Amino acid sequence: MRAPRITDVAKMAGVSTATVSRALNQPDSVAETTRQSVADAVAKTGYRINIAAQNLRRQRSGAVVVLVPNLGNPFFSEILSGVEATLAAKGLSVLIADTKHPSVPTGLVIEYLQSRRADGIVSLDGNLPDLVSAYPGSGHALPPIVYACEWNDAVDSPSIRVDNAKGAAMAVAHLASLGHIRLGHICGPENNILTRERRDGFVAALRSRHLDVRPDWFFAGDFSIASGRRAAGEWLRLRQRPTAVFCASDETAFGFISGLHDAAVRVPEDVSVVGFDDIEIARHYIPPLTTIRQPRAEIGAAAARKLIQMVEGEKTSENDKMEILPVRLVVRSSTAPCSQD
Amino acid sequence: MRAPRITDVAKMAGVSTATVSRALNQPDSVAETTRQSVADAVAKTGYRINIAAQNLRRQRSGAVVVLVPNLGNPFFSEILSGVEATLAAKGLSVLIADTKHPSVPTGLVIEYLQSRRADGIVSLDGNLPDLVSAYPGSGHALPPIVYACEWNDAVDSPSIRVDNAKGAAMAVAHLASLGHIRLGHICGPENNILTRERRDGFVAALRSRHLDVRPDWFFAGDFSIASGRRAAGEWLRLRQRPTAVFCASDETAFGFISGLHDAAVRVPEDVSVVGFDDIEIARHYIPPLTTIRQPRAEIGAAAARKLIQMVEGEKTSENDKMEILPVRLVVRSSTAPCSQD
DNA sequence: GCTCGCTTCGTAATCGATTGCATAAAGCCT
DNA sequence: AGGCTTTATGCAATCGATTACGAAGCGAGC
Repeated sequence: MRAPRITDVAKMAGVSTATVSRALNQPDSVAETTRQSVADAVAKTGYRINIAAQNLRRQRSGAVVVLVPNLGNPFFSEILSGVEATLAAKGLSVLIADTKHPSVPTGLVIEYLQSRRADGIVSLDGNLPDLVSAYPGSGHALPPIVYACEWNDAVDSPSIRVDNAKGAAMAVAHLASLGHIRLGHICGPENNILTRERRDGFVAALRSRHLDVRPDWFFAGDFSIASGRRAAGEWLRLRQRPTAVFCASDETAFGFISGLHDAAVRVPEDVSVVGFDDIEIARHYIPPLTTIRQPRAEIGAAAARKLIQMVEGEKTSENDKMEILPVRLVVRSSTAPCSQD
Repeated sequence: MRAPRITDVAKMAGVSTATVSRALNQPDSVAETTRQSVADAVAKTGYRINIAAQNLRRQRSGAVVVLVPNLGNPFFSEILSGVEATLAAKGLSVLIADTKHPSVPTGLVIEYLQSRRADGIVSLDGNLPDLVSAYPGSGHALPPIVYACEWNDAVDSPSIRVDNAKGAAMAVAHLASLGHIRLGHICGPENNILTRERRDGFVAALRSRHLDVRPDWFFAGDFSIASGRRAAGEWLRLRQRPTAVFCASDETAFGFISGLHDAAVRVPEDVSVVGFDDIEIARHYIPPLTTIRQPRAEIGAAAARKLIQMVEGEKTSENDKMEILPVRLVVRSSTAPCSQD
């Protein structure tokens, strides 16, 4: 049996398809009795609207695509969750695309975005504009974009951010208050806006406290666990070591602590460690990680709300372009008073 | 300027829309020269196909929805990644829906699935059939479904699984080989198929070794970190304690170890712990976690491949319904020889 | 020269819902 | 009663691509 169409409902209710459509989409424009009989007919036939037909006629897709750099990274999952919940409540579908999956070429993703498959884009990847402009077939219009977490100064799309520099400053303040004066930093990946913000915030905070800013206390990293572990190797090789390390992400902090643990260096007794993100496991790591909390679900929800505004045609005023959410220092056990003279 | 349509391309190439469509979809059915001029016209106009129109005409959606119970749970992200990469390579869009997000009512999700928005479903939630049948407006056809990780014996949809019982047996074998004879288990959530499989496998392995199966050594849990922590509390209150604990998930293991750590109980010196999943952080936990590895990306990829088969109309033969992927014991440092007499 | 077969392409119907415009009915006022 | 406004509904065009069917063109074989 074929799926019932709007004509089937119309026939059963004894009205035209136009009326059925109106009864469903603008109930107020239809007489009470008609509305009722349409509702009955819908129930009796088990009618479900054909989304493709509706989308074609309405010239939209009813979907939003969320661009995630590396879906396998758990950091993004809670943000995605916030986005999804907010969009689902508005009846919008959520498409996902991985911008950095090794087996999916970038060109494919860009084609995808240009195919009118989505009414809007939430990008967790700040490098998107660079990718798009680098891709030959550019010059195509993309739907409205909102950036979440990361962003890109080269375009003026709205973005939801956290106060990264403030977070770095809070980490420094906390460590300084524990008596640490030799602070190191494991950076994020180069070319990443968050890396810059956090590093610059860290440096500025050191300077304002007249603490040393030593190049060899800055370790390369990329937010990954592995890079934290590599940094641990470097730390161990230093002649003069920082007594506290601020990591650009929680995962990096885990890798760092884990690497130190292998060398029997204790946290926080021998070195204090601060992370960034406050992912769920942070509180249950050993030792529980002192970190800068990002409200991840809220970031996702805010991005979704902003995008909905844009899709619905509200103009975003200039001072509305950027929404900065606060971060919070969560003190746990990976930091302790400095034990060295 | 309006987006170019197929008629614009046809006009520029001096052919009919039918030919354009054929040149794009079945290149072999069109003369070489025609194909070329169509290609030129496409490039010149910047034509992008209108997905909605194509879907309407083709009576499909070109999308697959992945049902994730709790998107915020990092366990699922790598599976999702595997699904996404495989489907994207086939040109299918990936929709996600959270079946357990508190703010999204179940009914909405079910309506969603019935709306012909997707050509197929990958469900990571084995309880889906129960939810659907419990929902009043049922009796509606759902597209083909493939289960991944979890499954449901009440329906005969294909499923991709891992050998959970074997995994439990491997954990027991490992612990027994270290001299442990008092083994406990932190279970998953009740009503979950994986919980049953792992617990039954655990019990069977104990029995075959003539080891004690003591009810008070089975702790309630739900795969979460928090439940592992609660189990730690229970473990501490026992008069006679198991010297080794097999946890239904890595996260539970982390919660357990973390809870014990608070009470100054050491792992593995005082108690050995085995997890299940081998999520990324497991190798970098302190101590690095001995666990049963599930090939998560491969599970996702296999589920996607199976679903593609079904969507493309291949019949799944009976002995093809179930694909069981192997698990592997990964020995790290959370297990050690039993130190008690 | 004629027929047959193959390749290539165009015409027009079709997918299912939405909506501008027109019409009919009903109510209201003078 | 006649004219005017308001409300409720139907008719038919439309969104943009696909595809069944048939026609035209071409070459080969006799």
